[in-house]
Amino acid sequence: MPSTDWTDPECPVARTLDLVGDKWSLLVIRDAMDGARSFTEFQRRTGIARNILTDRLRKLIAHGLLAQRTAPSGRRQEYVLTDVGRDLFPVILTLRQWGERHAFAPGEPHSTLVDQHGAPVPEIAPTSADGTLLDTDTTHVRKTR
Amino acid sequence: MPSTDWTDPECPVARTLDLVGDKWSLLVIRDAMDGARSFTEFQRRTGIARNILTDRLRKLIAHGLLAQRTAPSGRRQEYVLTDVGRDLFPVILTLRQWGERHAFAPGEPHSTLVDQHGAPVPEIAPTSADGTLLDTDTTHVRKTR
DNA sequence: GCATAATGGTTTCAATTCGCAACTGATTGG
DNA sequence: CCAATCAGTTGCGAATTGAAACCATTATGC
Repeated sequence: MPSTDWTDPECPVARTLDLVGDKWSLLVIRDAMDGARSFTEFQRRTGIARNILTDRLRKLIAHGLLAQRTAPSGRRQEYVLTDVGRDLFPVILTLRQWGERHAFAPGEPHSTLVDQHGAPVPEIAPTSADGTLLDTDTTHVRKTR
Repeated sequence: MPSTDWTDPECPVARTLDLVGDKWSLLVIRDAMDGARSFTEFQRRTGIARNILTDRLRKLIAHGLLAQRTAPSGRRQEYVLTDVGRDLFPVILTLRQWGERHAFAPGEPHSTLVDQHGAPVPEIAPTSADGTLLDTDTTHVRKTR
C-alpha cells in the first residue's frame, strides 16, 4: 500500500513529509479536525482548487488518513479522519503554536484553540523522561543500527 | 518583510504552512537542527536539486528562520538556525513521532531521537492546563473576536 | 412538473515548479 | 600552475499545480 520510493527511507520526518508534506494536505486535515466532512465544505474552507482537492482527498484516503463513506442521510459522500489521521493532532497543534508565536505581528488577532471549557490550549514543551526541557541542542538523531 | 497574501490570514496553521509548508523547507530545517551548516552539506543530506536548495535557503533567510553568515574559519558561507527557526523543534519532533507510529511497518528500523544521555525522547502528548489529554474531539478553534 | 441549484467530480489548458546538467567564478591545496 | 571544491546561476524538458469549464446525479423551490 505505501509509496515505495521514500525521499529518505529511514528518517521518520522525511516519511511523514512524503505523505502530508504539502500545504493543502495539512489544511484538509486541519479542517477535518474542525468538523468538515463533505467535498464542498473542504473546498469552501480551504479555497483549494477542486481538482487538487480531489487529488489530495484520494491520496489521504490511499494512505489511510481519511476514510470515505456514504453519509447516513442521503447519498452524499463524506470524508472522515481515521485514527491515523486524527493522530496528526500534535503536528497541527505545534504548527499552530509556532504560527501564533512567529507569524503574527504583536497584537495582531488570530484564531485560538480552546478546550471543552473554553480555556486556551497550553503551549507544548518537549521534555525528557526526567522532565527537563528538550530542544535542538540537547537532542540528536541516532541512526538505525 | 513577511509575505502579505496569506492563504488564510487569521489561521496560524495556514500561516505557518505558507512559510514552511513544503517538503524541502522542513527537511532543510531538520538537517540544520542536526548540525548541517554548509550549502554542500544540505545538498548531500537531502538530495535536493541545487537550484531548489538555493531558493529554499533564500526563502528561509527572508522569513527569518535561517541566518547566513561567513564561517569563522575561512571565507565559506554558513547557514545557521535563528531562534525562530530553532523554535520549530516541536513541529519536527511531532512529525517524527507520527512517522515512527504510522509510516513504518512493525519492526522496520528507523532512526531515533535521543537526549544527551542517549535516552529516547518520550512521545509528546498535548494536555490541557489541568493535565487532561487533549485531542481533536476535546478541542475546537475559536475564531478571532 | 419543471427549473434551478448543489454535490462530487473530470477535462482542458496555461503557468509554475522541479530537477538534471552544464557553466561560472572565486578559493584552496598540493 | 593545475586540479578540486564551494556556492551558486542558467537553460531546458518534465511533472505538478491551479483556474475555469464541463458533466452527471440528486435535491429543492414554486
